[in-house]
Amino acid sequence: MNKISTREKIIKTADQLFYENGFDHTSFADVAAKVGISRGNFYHHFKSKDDILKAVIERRRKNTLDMIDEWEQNVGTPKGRIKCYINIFIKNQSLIKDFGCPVGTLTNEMAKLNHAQAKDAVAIFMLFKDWLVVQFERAGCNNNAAELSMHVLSWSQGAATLYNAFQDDEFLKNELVQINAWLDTQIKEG
Amino acid sequence: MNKISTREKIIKTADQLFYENGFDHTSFADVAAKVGISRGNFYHHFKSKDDILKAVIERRRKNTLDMIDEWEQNVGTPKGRIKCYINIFIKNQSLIKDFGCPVGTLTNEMAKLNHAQAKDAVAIFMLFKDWLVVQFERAGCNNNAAELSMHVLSWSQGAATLYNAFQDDEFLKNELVQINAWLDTQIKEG
DNA sequence: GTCTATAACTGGATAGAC
DNA sequence: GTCTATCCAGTTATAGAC
Repeated sequence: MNKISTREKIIKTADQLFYENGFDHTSFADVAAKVGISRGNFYHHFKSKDDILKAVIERRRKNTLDMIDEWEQNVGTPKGRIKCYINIFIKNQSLIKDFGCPVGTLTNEMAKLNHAQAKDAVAIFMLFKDWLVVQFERAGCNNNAAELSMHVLSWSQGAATLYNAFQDDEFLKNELVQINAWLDTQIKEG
Repeated sequence: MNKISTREKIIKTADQLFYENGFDHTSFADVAAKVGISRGNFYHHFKSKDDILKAVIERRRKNTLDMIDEWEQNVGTPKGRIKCYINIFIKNQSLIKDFGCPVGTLTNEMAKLNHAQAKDAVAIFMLFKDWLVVQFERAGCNNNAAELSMHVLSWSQGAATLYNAFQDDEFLKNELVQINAWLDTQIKEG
């Protein structure tokens, strides 16, 4: 019986609430109510709110690494793997429509709060970036792999922000078509 | 003597603090302290925090319209005016580095807070979008003016988000060069 | 010993009366 | 402009249940 521990439940719930309502705006009471435990009980599992944030970021980091790993194992070409990244925005479409990109919105909130863990949040972005660079290099784009990677990140981030603002399904669909088309001009084979 | 009224001072200060620290995280006391008035005095000018937000969004709306108006009057070609929009990101570079784009970050915060004024915040985005469509149409891009406009917004938004996260001056500089170069391929004259 | 619930403390928030 | 009421956040202390 692989029962999910209370600690894991707290992290998972906090992850969701931080994403949907913002870190600052999410209270212990909110998380506790959703998990179904008392507020005071929290401190048996976490020393402070920042401690939960740390665990949430670590969880997201791990999930990102697992996802990247899965692409590496199951998708044969660098271009195909980059398209997997782009497809996240389709897979998570309804969440992005309501709350934006979890990575970009957290890094910005950390920046505005001048939070000590801002850099840890940015590290998730960095995971994607470094991985994308490797893909572009494998695809033969050795001169400008970094620029191309940042462009993919930048474009998809902007699409997420505008989709969240305008709520226009056609727009997102079209943007992703455009990104894929652009990718085809950058990488011929695959 | 065109003395700035207390009300105007409150709005201006709230505008800045909402941008730099986030709307939710900014308290009455923060604004009051920065303006130099007592908290009680606040209620003479604003009934509630949402009331200030309303005034702040209206201020931003007006500032945006004024800026667009100025471009219309002083810049001769549609392409030149679109480049004025792109140049905002250079002009406000250091602020964007620290806090992101004021429009995109506010709309996202409103979305996460499920705030009643979310649509008013999005309206600022809409001002830029509608105006960009007119510019692209004037430049002869009648078939895809809407798509091109959204692409400019999307790309610049993404660049702002990543610049805020990575703090990489070279990246922002390069992205803006790329956007301008792309614009030159879309609009020949001007 | 591990987990949980209850209660209480402290500070800061909105709100409003005077 | 001061002063107070009320509420809710994060946190801590304590004591009980498994």
